Amino acid sequence: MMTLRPADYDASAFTPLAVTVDVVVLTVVDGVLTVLLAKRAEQPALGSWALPGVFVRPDEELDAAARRAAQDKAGVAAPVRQFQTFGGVARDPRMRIVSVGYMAAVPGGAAEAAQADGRRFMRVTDGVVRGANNRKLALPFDHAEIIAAAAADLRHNLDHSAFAFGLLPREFSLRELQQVHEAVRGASVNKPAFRKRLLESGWLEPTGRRETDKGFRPAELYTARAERRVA
Amino acid sequence: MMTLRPADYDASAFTPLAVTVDVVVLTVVDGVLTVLLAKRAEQPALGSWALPGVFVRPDEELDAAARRAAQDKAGVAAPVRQFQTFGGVARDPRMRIVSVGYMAAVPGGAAEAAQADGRRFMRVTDGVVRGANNRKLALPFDHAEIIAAAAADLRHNLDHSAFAFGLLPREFSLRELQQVHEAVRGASVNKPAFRKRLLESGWLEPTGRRETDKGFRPAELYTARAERRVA
DNA sequence: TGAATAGTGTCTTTCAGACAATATTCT
DNA sequence: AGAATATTGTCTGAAAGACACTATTCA
Repeated sequence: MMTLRPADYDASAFTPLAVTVDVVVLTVVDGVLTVLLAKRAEQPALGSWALPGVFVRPDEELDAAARRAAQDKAGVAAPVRQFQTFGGVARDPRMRIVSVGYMAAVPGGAAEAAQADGRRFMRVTDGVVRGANNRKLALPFDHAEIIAAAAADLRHNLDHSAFAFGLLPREFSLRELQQVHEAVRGASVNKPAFRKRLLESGWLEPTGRRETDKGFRPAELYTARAERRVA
Repeated sequence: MMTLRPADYDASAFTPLAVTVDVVVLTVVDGVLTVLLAKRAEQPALGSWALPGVFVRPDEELDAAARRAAQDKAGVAAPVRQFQTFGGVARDPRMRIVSVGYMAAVPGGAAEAAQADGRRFMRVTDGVVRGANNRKLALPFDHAEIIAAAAADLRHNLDHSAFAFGLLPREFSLRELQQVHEAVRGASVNKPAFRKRLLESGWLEPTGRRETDKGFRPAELYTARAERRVA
């Protein structure tokens, strides 16, 4: 890469902007969609619950920055997916910051591990984050908007991408898959229709294994195909 | 907005990045999806066909920058829609540039007006730009990828957003609407089913007027509802 | 054997595609 | 009347929802 010499090419001045990535780490706990928030350790909004995010480094891919934010600020190593960029001029009181919005999906079981000092998964219903008292939680910056957009995007693409399978453990039953879909969609779905549709969608690979230690009939376990089966 | 004083807040250094918007201006001409390209007047890739784009100004909203690019570089005043952000470290030879991808939809009739010196609409089939000889056109930077992503996004959201109606004049017939859908999807659709689905979708508002000067039975004209009708 | 859920079958309704008939406007 | 397209109707098959039945495992 060459040195930054804008004057060589563009006479009209341009000003570089601060660029960050914010990561909406989502999971489903007890049938409810939740998002991981971290207590801010810096100004502004020090001490507030907010999305984990980092500044993008000059030689860092956006996806890599998002993974770094997820790992360092949220404690989760999961695939990330870009969904929308937020660039309002006043979204940060310090300066102009353009933030590329990413989401990450982790299994519900990982929620406990990530939930450490200053990190909590909080419920998202109708795209709104709610605290323990079930009241709408006020978030700094435009983080409420970012989370709502992420939830809407996930809902919209639930059937069209492999991403949502990140919300489940590697092997899962159709019941668990249905519960995740219901949590994301915020509505219940018909069991036989759901089973038929998903089994014929080409996303699922039977493992031949079953659940154990359930106290009732164990369900077949499936894994998600990395790429959708053609037929 | 305060002065840029990152040291006050974030001890670890961060480097601001160049941020641009690139606009994929789409229209349908003779049943074919086309994209507006402009001959570059600057280095690098001077003289190449490329997407119109501008640097984002420090106090300019992203949407406003996209409208400015559409107006100044493409000669079209149309609503814009953000679809994806491209930030590969080597996507521009000058320096690290993060580009927020926007698309704009204009009616086919506007194509002639915008097509002036150094501006042309070129066919997009299967997400690939093709020149007059119908061969794949090589584009600088990652503009081929940006256009493919825009086409895919438009196809994906054809039914779910009001944006695609920008491809039509203010009043249009169901035939014209169907032709636009077929051009974007790259496949033909069933006429009665299409009519029923769209008429019941809540997007269309009958005007009571009809086509004129057609030499055959004129079709009813409709307009797009700004917001989808609830029922 | 009972509890509890897995997995499936059936009926009904809705919707899209195929195909074609009827309606309308202009020349 | 003829040309050309708009608009609608009918048939059929695929898919989804409602509901309930059978199957399986463990305690």
